[in-house]
Amino acid sequence: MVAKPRGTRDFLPKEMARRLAFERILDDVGGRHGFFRVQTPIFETLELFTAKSGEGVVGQLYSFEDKGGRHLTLRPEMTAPVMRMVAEELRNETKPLRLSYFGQCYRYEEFKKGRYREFFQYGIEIIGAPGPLTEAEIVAVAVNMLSEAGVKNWELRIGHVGILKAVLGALGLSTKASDGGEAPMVTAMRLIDKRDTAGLEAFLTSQKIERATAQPLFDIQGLSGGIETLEQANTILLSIDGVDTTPLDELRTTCNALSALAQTPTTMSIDLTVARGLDYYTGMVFEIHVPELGGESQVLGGGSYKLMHLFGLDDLDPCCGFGLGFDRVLLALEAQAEHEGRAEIVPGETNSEPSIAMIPFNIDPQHVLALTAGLRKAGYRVDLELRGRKIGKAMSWANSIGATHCIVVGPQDLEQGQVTVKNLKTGEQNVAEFTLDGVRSLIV
RNA sequence: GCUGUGGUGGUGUAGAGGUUAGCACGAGGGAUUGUGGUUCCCUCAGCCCGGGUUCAAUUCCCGGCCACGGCCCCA
Repeated sequence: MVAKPRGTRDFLPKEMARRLAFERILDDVGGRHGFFRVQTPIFETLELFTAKSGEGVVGQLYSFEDKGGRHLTLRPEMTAPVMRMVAEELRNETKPLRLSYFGQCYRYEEFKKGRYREFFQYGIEIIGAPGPLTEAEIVAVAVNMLSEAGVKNWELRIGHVGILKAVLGALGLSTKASDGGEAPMVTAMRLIDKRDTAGLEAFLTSQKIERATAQPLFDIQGLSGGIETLEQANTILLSIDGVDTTPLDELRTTCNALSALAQTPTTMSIDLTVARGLDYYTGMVFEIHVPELGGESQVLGGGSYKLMHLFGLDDLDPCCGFGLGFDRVLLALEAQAEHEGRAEIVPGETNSEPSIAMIPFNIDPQHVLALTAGLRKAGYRVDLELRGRKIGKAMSWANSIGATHCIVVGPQDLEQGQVTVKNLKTGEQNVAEFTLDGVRSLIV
């Protein structure tokens, strides 16, 4: 038998109901924050991603050449495609744009718990309104989405890459690369992100920066805690000559706005060393983790970034957004539901509406089709018995598909112009007139 | 990229160098030709792939594939 490719998954009806319920919640929360869903192709021109993330990403892409020799790839993420779409088709829309998206992404890497070759990402972006208030809006949506989905015990880490950059700049590190290598500031940021203190010290020495001069940098790096951390950082910054405190002020504004826009997160920590890997982040950056997930605990991450310049739209930068790991949030919800003995994993995943099993018994099924169609048009879920089972098996079938009611129409019913309606929950059974209204009177 | 564990019907499992490979759930049918969620009977369906050791391998060994973990990485 041919099996599904490595790193992919099938979603059976029960799991799909859960996923759809989750997607509905995300869309609902996003909608209430003014976001509109968009959709982009599952494959894109390879260059879109190499332009964003460098040639190095190719190794992790499902890239291919089409029959016309075009270099394409399955999308590994959706921010770049959305930016492309804005540049291509939404230039003249009223700004800012509030866009949301959901779909499959593909990365060629070993798959693990919460990490698949085909995975699902939900995300939002605000384009054309840089600043702390936009950043607060973005984080607020993220917080509200997780809250409404019922996720518990998550941790928000929020920072601002501008703060470290200001410190590094004051220390004299350049953002410009010399002799074709990496810019000194980028190198320093990378070492800080990796928490490689020894490497950072060695690097600073190589840049002829004395340990004492660099002390404030290490002080900043060592900070952690809640909102009060911002004031500690402020004190440190003021001890440095010529440092720009604007980023810190912005982050303070963002945090204050956030506290009004969303319920206080379970755990919120200020972490000024969150650099989120790539250098296109320019302002606030944040990550949300759920510790229950173990090694792959991050469920959401984002921040302010500059990418529109890749499409010649510098004036729209920076934008702000986040990507949510759809599969990981579900894993977290499943783990937490099991821990709490909760049956419903995603709110609203189980349908409590009436569901009718229509059983034509020993008659030509043609007789019940109009009634079936009428009930469906009236909004009921109606499952028609298609195998001509005998009555006992038919009841058993109705029961096992989870019907709340069954309608039996046999020869006697036909003669009397009636239908037999049985409530499968209570066992109560009545006859009704063989009409839409007759049936509806018996189905609550 | 490194590394650990495992692979028996559709699912979950038992088992042994030579077995009619057992059990449970499931699905289909019957007991019951107008009543389900209980019971009884029957049927369906399995040792991941390749190589090696052996008289004999589903069982032991090696490789592959697949699955589940832990690091590294992660737009």
